[in-house]
Amino acid sequence: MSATYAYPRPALTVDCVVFGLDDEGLKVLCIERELPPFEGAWALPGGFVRVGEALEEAARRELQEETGLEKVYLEQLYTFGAPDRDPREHTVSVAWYALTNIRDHRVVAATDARDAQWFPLHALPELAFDHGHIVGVAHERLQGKVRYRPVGFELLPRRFTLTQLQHLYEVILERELDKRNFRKKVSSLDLLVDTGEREKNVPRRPARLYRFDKRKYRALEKQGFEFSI
Amino acid sequence: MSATYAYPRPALTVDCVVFGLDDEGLKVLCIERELPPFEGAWALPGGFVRVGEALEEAARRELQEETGLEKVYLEQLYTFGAPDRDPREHTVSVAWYALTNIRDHRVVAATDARDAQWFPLHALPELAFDHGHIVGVAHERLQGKVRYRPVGFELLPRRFTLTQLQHLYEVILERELDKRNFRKKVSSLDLLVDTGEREKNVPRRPARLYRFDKRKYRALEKQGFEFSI
DNA sequence: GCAAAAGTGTTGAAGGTACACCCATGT
DNA sequence: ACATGGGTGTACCTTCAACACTTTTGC
Repeated sequence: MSATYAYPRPALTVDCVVFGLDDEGLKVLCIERELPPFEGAWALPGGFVRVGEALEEAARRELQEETGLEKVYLEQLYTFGAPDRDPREHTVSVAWYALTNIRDHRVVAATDARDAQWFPLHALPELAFDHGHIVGVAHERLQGKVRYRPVGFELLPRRFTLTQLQHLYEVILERELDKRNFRKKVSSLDLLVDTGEREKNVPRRPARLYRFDKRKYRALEKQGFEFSI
Repeated sequence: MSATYAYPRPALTVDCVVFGLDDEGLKVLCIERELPPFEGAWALPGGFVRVGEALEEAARRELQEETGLEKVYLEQLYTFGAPDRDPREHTVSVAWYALTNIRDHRVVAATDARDAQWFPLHALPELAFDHGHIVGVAHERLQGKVRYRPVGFELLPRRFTLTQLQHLYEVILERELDKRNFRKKVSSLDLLVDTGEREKNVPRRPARLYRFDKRKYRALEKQGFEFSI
């Protein structure tokens, strides 16, 4: 299993910043490390890239192995390579960020992880390596992305209310939005489908449930349409 | 110099897409490879990351070694890791893109490169590895970036005319812009300084020369100002 | 004086922002 | 009947898009 190379090379890992959303706000999925270094510390799910394995494949594998998550929206974030970011040896990490719906995907700790838990973005524990920094970069990227790409829907259940959608934007962008203007803007995009259904068992007027029309968006996108909120 | 590891690991390289601009349009700097694989083929400047070396450092070193370029604007693009992108073995490449002014920086081939030349973006030779694909991704990124970050100035000489600036945007965005609207927009940003100088030896009315006020931009940026064209 | 690009304003359309009240439902 | 969030329209302002002619210089 060991390998010898003519020149030494840095180790290569992937790490994932998984964002989730609930009524408390944006959350990040962390694992408790079972092995050194940083044994017992919280960290981002991730691990070594295998030879012959594509980077995205490695990221999905590690996510699955360590947290049980599958089929999430995943996008490459940035590659971090400061020589001292891993105390063992020079390790370069290709970081990814994922968006998922907390309620749909149950999280389970496994392989190399004692535990896996959601933490509020703004109340994260101290993280191993430079993972705290990576989370910051991921949040900035999400703030930028969400304005001109319809990625926010990945954080919501398939059917959602306009108020949920607005809260999503407010939480990510960290500012309040005007309800009427928000709805006007969203409805002008004409990318939401009214499912005809409504919320159930709420102590108020039940809101309409919509779904995002991904198919239609894909078609418009090819014609040069630009989503923007 | 050789090294043995408990588990095999992919090789790690950096590659740079260097954009330049002249009257013919956008150009990309390529080198002719002196060593296999793809000996004699054109490729992006780049090479192996050394242990203990930061990624940006590696990119700048390779640029300097293979093309003589220094002190260019450099930004990480994306990391490419398809297992078959290098015929020798699984090699992951952290790609960067650079912007520079063709006339200021003379290009010289060296280390592992027989030659270094600027090619028009839309008349590139067949490139080694997946470098053709990387150039495409870099161009898309540049098109996006140039709209909301003042990176275009990196492609111009320190003093430039408004017409040069407009052509820059037209060439990158691949569409024509209206002269009056463009000038109104630029002047409303209030980030260009009239140097008081003018073009010399042109067979027409000489245009004013401006420079970009980077200092002012940095200050505005900190206050949440968003550049946009 | 001619060729060539520099430089300059106005108008209409669209989109963004600010703002307040009635409605439907569960308890 | 009351509490709670759901749902809706208008007026103003800013920004964007379309569009043509005069000026300055070198030859």
